[in-house]
Amino acid sequence: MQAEAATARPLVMADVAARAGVSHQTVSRVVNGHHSVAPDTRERVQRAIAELGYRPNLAARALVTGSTRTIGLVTVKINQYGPAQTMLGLESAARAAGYSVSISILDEATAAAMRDAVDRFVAQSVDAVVALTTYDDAAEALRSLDAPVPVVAVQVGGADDRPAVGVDQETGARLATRHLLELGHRTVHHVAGPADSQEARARIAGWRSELEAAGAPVPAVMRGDWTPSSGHAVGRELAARMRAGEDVTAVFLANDQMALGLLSVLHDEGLAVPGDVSLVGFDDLPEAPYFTPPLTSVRQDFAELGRRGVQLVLARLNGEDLHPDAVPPALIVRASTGPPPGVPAPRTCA
Amino acid sequence: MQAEAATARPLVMADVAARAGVSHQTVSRVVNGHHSVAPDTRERVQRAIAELGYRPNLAARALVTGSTRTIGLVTVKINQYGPAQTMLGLESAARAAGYSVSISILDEATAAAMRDAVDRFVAQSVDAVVALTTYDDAAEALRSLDAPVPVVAVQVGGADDRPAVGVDQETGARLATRHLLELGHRTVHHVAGPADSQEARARIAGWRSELEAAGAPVPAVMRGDWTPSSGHAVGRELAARMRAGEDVTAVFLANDQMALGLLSVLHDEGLAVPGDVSLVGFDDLPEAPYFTPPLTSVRQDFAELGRRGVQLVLARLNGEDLHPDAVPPALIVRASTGPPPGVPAPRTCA
DNA sequence: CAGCTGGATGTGAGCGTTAACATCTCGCTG
DNA sequence: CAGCGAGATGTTAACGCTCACATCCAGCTG
Repeated sequence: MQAEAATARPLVMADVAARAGVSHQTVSRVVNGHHSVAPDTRERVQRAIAELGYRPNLAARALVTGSTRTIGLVTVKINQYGPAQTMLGLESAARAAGYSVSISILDEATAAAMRDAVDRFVAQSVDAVVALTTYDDAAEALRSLDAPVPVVAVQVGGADDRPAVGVDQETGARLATRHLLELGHRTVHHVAGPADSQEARARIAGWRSELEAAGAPVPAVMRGDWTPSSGHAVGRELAARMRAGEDVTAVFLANDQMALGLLSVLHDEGLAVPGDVSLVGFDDLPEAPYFTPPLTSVRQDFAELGRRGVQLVLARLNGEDLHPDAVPPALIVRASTGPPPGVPAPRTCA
Repeated sequence: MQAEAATARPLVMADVAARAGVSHQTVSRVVNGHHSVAPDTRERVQRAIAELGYRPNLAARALVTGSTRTIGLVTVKINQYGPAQTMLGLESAARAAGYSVSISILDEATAAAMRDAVDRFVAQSVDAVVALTTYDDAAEALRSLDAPVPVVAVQVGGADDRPAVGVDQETGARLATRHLLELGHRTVHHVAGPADSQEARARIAGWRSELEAAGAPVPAVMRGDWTPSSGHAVGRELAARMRAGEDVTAVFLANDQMALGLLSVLHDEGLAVPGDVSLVGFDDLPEAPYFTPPLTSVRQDFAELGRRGVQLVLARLNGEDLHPDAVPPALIVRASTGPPPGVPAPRTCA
């Protein structure tokens, strides 16, 4: 027999206690897995709980303990593959650790919005806040925040005081750049993300240092904003420059979506990939293998990022001072990269 | 002067009351916007709140009111564009209405997992649960659920007893099919989603009825699983059939990702789109305009879905019996569709 | 066998808020 | 000017739980 179907009054600990013939405190002890409860008493209580279908009221518990076993997740633009994936990893790790996740999706990555979101989470008595954002002002807000709970940043590559986990963007960018140089390209052009994105900057840094290490010229950075459409715009310009005779044979783009946009222009302009120009993206979207041609890209393990975020939170909650390593990225080589055109072979599709 | 920097003890209502020279109850009245507080008292209290940086403890409020002003969102696979987007709309609408959102991401869409998630939400004292899932067993679980809070389904197209909002999948599918027929194709093939997806079935139904209405033959349905890779697999088979002389000139795919996979095979096989075969997708991903060629697709307004989900929740909470209309989809025509090959023009790219 | 120790259990208080009710003070009306 | 109603405020009691402490009952030791 399950729960008293239509009893309006919700079950409370005292109901369980009455049924098991013990005090409410003993029920509490059983619920919270305390020691010093006689085995048979414990079993009796557990049976009562099961029969009644009792679940403790978390609000009451939160009131007295001050902890809700909830993690607040604040993020911008969850519609992107990366953040969504990270969130997935985070939620599942949190759940495994007995925490639930409350979300706040910022419309804009301003310090004020960030502060406000954290404030609301604090009022909600969350145990910790994880910030999933990579823009400067949000990061700035995070730094200046004086919250009464641990606040950890995920995916912010920077060396902050604030504890953070992230993918090693710089290494990823070097991997991409080196791959192209090793194929014989004289240099590698770069389409970066927005200037106020820490990740974008880290990728630029990696790209630049790899070029410099190889003694290759460092072309001017082109700017996109992560969207396919910005990749398309940059592509127009690039195609024009190539037509004008400029020696562009390899491009590293700061994400796959911009690469898609670029791919689209190049196709329209009759330029072959990788015949005329090689492309490397970043993120390795699930779609990347099905681009035309399949895109060489730097894979980031977003879910792992989420998991580590939770790890870090738990460590902070235990007062440990964990400083997690960056998650290593991996280069996935596909058909969008090849050697530079030896002779300008007209492999285009008229 | 903001908050007493390093005072360990958190602020409570009584602190504000003391500072404003009133009772805690008056503070409560001000906080909750009650009438019958003298204007100057109200102002004094508000100033005290601002000066102290006080925020009411939501757990305590939840304990006494039984409401947390929180909506529980349960979903599977948030990593897809659609659900992520819907979640975005939902969160922002919820926040606008003064609700926060707690999430639970199911690993698998089973009835048990669903039931468990809802249970946890109930223990958390959420005010309502929104289920963002389209699979049969989850829907089944939803139907059999006897939760003490409103549970609404989003995106489940079915005509359930359980209140739901959704996009009109069937109309979307008819739009796509009609477009292809109007271009002159004799019939339209369909690559569907998984059999246990309600959306997949609705799209099949729309496709079929449009074909029947037009007196066109109804080919056997091909199955994918929403992934680009399944689209790729189906594509292989399709290409072989076309090579064998079968008359396939138009394909409607149940989502854009599968269309991408199909596009990729067709390109490899040297079949032109739309020269040899026209393609229509579903969802209109932000990437769709940059596919090669740009994909004609049925746009769903996912964010609107989220907003309506919240609307529905609020209505239920007020005891209203709102039965929202389905969100209308729209066909976005791009370059992947055209008339069937009049003469088999070898427009392929060798 | 008194006296102790420690495991098992119960009792009472209090977490910070809201709701219900009590009170107090005006400004009217008759 | 007594009396009354309504608005403004205060007082008290929950809400359901955990924590600190009190109690009880063995089973020991000396």
